[in-house]
Parts: sequence; C-alpha cells; structure tokens
Amino acid sequence: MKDLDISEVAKQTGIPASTLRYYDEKGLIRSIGRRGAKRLYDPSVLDYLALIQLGQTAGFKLTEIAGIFGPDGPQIPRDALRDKAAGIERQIRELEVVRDGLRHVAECSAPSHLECPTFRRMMRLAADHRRRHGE
Amino acid sequence: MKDLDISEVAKQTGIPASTLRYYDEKGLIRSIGRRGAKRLYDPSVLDYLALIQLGQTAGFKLTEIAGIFGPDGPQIPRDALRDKAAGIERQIRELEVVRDGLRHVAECSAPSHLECPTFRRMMRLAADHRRRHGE
DNA sequence: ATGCAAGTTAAAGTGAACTTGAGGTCAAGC
DNA sequence: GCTTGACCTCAAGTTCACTTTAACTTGCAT
Repeated sequence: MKDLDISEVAKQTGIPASTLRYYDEKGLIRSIGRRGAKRLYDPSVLDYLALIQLGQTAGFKLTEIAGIFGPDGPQIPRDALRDKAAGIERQIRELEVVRDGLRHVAECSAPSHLECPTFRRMMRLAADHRRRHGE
Repeated sequence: MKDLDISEVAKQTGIPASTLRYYDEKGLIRSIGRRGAKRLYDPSVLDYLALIQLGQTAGFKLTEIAGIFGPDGPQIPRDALRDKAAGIERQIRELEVVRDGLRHVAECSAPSHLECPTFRRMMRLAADHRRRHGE
C-alpha cells in the first residue's frame, strides 16, 4: 500500500492539490484508482510531474506536454523534435545573455544602465541574435 | 526626421502595433511625441524592445521589466539581481536537460519514452536538481 | 475639398494555467 | 452511529499578456 493520496503528492512535489486535480482533469496525470472518492496515485507520478515542470520551464504548453508524453508515447515527428531542441538551444543562448546582463547590472553602477556601454553592447548582441534567428 | 511611426517599429521588430500600443499604455516604452494623433518613436526604442523580449525569455513579467529598467534605472538591490542571475543559471541547466532529452527522444525509438532507461535517468536527474534548488 | 489608409481610443474578448468557493461525500476515530 | 476532516465536484473568478472591435481622427495624395 505505497500508493499516494493527493496531499502526499502535493507535499512531496510542492504542487498544490488544486493543480494536481487540474492536471488530472486535463489528462496530464492519471490516478491509479480511488479509495472512496479520493484519488490514489502511483509513486511514478512524481517523476511524471518533474517531467511536466521541466517541460514548462522549456516553454511547452500543457497540451504539448500531454501530446509528447501522452498515454502512449509521442506522436511528434523527429524533425519537429529536433527543431524544438534547436529552439531551446537558442533560448539557452539568450538566457546566458540575460544572466550576464543581470550580473553586470549588479556590479557596475553607471547612472543608468541604458547608458553603460557594456550593457548597451550586450543588448545590441541580443538584438542581432534575435534578428538572425527568427523570434 | 529619423523618428519612427508605429508601423515602422512594428515592421523592424516584428512586434504588432497593438502590442506596441499596449506596451506604451503600460509604460514600458514611451513615444517621443506625436504627429497629429500618431505616436512617434526614437530609434532607441528598438534596443529597448529587444531588452523587453530578452526579459520575457528569462521569465520576467512585464511589470518586473518595467521595474528594473523603468524611466530611471533599477531600484532593485544588488542581492536580488544576483539571486535572479542564479535562478536563470538554474533555468539554463534545466533547459540543457530538456534539450538533451528532446534530442534523445528524436533518435532513440524505445516503445515508450517513459520506458527508455536513458530517458528515465534524465528525468531523475532533473527531479533531483529541482529538489535540491527550490522550485 | 475629398477620400482613404493608417493611425487613434476605450472597452471587451481571448487563451493559458491556475485558484477559489460553495456545497457534497466518505472512511476513520471516538 | 456520529462527528470530523480530508477529499470530492462543478462553476466561477483571477492574472497575464495580448488581440479584437467599433467608432473616430488625421496627414497626404488626387
């Protein structure tokens, strides 16, 4: 009897019960049964929820996540997946710029950041990058 | 007369005019004046819009972006900025996992990805990572 | 002067991802 | 067997970031 009730899942993942019910309703997770009216989850749901959060970090919609890892495997063609991976690669590059920008802003105290040459150069780079690889 | 009207800004950035008006209304950008009723923008708005998009990629809300680079510089304490940078650093790590995961899914054709050992290992790593560094 | 494309406003609508609230159910402990 | 508290459903509400619509105004070409 190692099945988890909704509050146990909530406690272990930090995801509110209301959200878990919402995911359940949307078909992103699936309870293994009920005790009375109460949902019971297999522990594997924890891995699955980690996957969902990861997908969200990457900017996937819930419906896309459900589509990729739905009840039975992905229906997504390989090319689309490779494209997605490339998109995330670009996103990583942009985040590196933001990270460096924030670090710079935290240190350098020019009167306004928009006047700091280092900062402007970073912005220019980012704009160019965005221009080269579609938005 | 190198000022830009709204459609020029839209064309050069790819951002719809409706969104530019929305940003204007929200105080994220500011027109340098009007010709008749029509907004005119300084070319620097292009850099500024690149910055906004960059901020969005990093998951900042529009109000946060306005707060950091509002009319006059950031009011955000250095520590908060460093924390943000660290958060983005984590986000980058997670995106690397997603990128690798997608690439893997694109190649390996196990019956279901949830059964592929490589994939499960990646998920576990991600979950651990998320557990160590708050959500 | 007239017509019209391209702008304007204000308000309402959209979609995604949740959250909240009211009222109901049920297994467990006293 | 009755209360209690954790869970349930279903509908409505919230936030964010826009988009759409309807009705109005204006600079510019004819």
